[in-house]
Amino acid sequence: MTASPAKASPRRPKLDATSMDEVIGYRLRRAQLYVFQQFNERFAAFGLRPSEYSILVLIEDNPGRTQVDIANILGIKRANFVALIKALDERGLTERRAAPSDRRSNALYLTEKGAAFVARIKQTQTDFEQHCIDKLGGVEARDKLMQLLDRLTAQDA
Amino acid sequence: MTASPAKASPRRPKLDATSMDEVIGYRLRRAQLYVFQQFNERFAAFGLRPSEYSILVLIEDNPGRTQVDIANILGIKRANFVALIKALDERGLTERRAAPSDRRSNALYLTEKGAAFVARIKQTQTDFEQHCIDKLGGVEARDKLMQLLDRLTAQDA
DNA sequence: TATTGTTATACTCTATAACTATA
DNA sequence: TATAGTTATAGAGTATAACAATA
Repeated sequence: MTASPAKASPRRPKLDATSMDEVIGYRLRRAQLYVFQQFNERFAAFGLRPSEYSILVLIEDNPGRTQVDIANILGIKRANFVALIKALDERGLTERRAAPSDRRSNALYLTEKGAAFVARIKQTQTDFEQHCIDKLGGVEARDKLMQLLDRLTAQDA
Repeated sequence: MTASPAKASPRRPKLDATSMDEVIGYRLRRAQLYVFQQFNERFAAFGLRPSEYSILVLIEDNPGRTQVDIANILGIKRANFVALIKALDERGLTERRAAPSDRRSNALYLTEKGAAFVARIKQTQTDFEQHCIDKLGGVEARDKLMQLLDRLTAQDA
């Protein structure tokens, strides 16, 4: 409830933003910021940012993979990944074990505590995802959105 | 052409990223980053970032509006807007005139040089937008994407 | 030679507090 | 008192270079 029909002379008439509203990239950015903001609100109680959520989930599904493996698939530089995984380690959620096959790399695992934590945050994420699906108009609309995003990010011919 | 059928034992099997690929927010972020990256490549010759493009276009369509007006609609804090508009001023593209009605604020305008510049960058943007539309599969697909993004960012009930 | 993890560093973007001049 | 523009500052996120250990 923000817009009332006749505000007492706001003396600030609405801007014409149609030129930007028609720009796909701009609209994508606004939508992404809005969704991340809602994610952050729901995950504030866990003290978890989107990047940390994705790291934990990927380690759960791919235990024993190296830091570069996880960093690369998320588009994070390995140099910047160090502080992220270190923080998760210090919270007792993840473990870096020396990999026997290649002693340069660290094999990443969830701790017992980490696995229990991931179970909780995945439930919160499932709830949030359902909220987004409802706003979109159902799973078919969600699938359509995913398809369009796929086409947009397909490598150019 | 990246994936060949049988690479010589890459010894780095693909990660399972399905858990993240099903997350709307994650996919939105990847798509937005990809589109912005392409925007940056096309606008590198102009020395123009996305925020600067949007500021110039909004001033063109809304001459005489204040810094807070333009900053607010773009979701930029007025404190951070200062350096942005100052840089555009110093490039001779925009002007900040003291507003006679309210001497606290600056009325923003394009210079003659700025107007000519905007005409050029809008053409580049139109070309890029058409490229995106083609990848999506046509204007109907584009409209569908916009509709879905609208629903996603609609205020919650 | 090339790669992994790491540190250091820099640059952008974003957020807050506080100041001034106006209203 | 509240707002517009401004400065300073701090925090994220991201990018590159370089090093030691290992391949």
